[in-house]
Amino acid sequence: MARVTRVAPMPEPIALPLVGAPPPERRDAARNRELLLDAATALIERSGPRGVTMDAVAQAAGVGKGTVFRRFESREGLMAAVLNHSEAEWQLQVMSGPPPLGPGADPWDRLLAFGRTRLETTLLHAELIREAGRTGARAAGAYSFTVTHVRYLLTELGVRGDLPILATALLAPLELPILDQQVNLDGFPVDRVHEGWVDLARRIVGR
Amino acid sequence: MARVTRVAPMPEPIALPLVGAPPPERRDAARNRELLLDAATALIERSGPRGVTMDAVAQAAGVGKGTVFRRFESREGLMAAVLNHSEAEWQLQVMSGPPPLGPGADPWDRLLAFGRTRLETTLLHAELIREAGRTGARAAGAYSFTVTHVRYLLTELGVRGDLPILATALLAPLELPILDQQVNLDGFPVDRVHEGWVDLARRIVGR
DNA sequence: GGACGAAACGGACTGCGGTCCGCTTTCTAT
DNA sequence: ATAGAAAGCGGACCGCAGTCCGTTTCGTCC
Repeated sequence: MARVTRVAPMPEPIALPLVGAPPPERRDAARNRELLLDAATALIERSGPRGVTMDAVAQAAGVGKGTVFRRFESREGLMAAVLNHSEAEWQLQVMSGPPPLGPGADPWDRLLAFGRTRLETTLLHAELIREAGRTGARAAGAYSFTVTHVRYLLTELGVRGDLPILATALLAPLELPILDQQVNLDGFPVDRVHEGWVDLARRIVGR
Repeated sequence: MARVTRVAPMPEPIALPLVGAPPPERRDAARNRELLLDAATALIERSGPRGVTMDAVAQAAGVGKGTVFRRFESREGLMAAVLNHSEAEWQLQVMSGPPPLGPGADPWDRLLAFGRTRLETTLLHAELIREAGRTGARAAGAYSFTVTHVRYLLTELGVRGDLPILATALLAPLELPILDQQVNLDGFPVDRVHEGWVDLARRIVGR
């Protein structure tokens, strides 16, 4: 897989250590993280998140079990890592993809596109989010990203009030537990839930 | 404890079986459920929900472990049962306590009282709700009760739209995961969160 | 290249949630 | 009162998440 004819090898980019940054990962550690993430993703694809054990992931990655826990803290942590990876693309679409989801469109249209896709994404990754528990859905990355984005859109729309709180309120009905209840237990069609959310957005934004 | 002089024993109330109702519990089963619930409550009080094991509950109740699972399905089920018991009094206040929480006050005032007390209750039982997982917070009883009540208040307030969905949207920010994030991770003061909720209610109701 | 300290590794081990099945208690019909 | 069936009971047992610590690997400094 490596190129055979390498005439003038590119100098490796040197990672200048940022002051205050945590020390970089050792090479074996990094390699194992990759191996584990891949193994976990594959196993999850095959048997669903619930059917995957930590032992299985360790074995599939050709690594000891202790290593899995060292890298990911817990089962939830591992699931959260996989989840993050799955949602990275969506986040990219929001930040720099084509409108109306990405930048360039009217903020209201962006908000609607955001809500629609967020709802779909959450439902799509439902099992994984469930397995990732607290660590996942509202962990550092994913959650604060959505709040920040919605807060920004609300600002653009000229909404007055406590925006961090309002943004959270607008996002809350899109969280898995609520959607789960409405769609899977109450049996509401997804479209109806979505229309309800748009109505909510209208009332909050004041249109 | 029992009265010693019992002259004319009260006739036991006879439980006439309602048609279509599930068969009544056997006496030993009922006794054990009570024992287990009491034991669990006591242990939780002492060590917090996270520190309580099923074995410990079984032992404290003087009962086999299998019995615990027979009665409550799972650890989450047991926690949910304890939680329900804890919240029963609050539900009673809502349904038939003094205004403004109970009936008799203006619906808007009732809604505000509902939100405030709901927020407090959720925060108060946070650990238990967490341990009760899916089974607990949004289990049959507690959750649908709140939705029904809020939907009723919204009706009284003349709100138009898809009320079941709107009610859910109004309740979502009062769910533990969201409150947890705001209060314990973001560090927002409870009062601020509460004011945010009132603002949300205002926008939904249209005041 | 060698040597040394730090970080990472691996897998045996522990504790807990949940299941299973042979035995006991309760209920009902006679 | 008794017998038979159904429901309940208990605790040994299993699988999996998470820990611990002796061993190995990595990076660095001479």
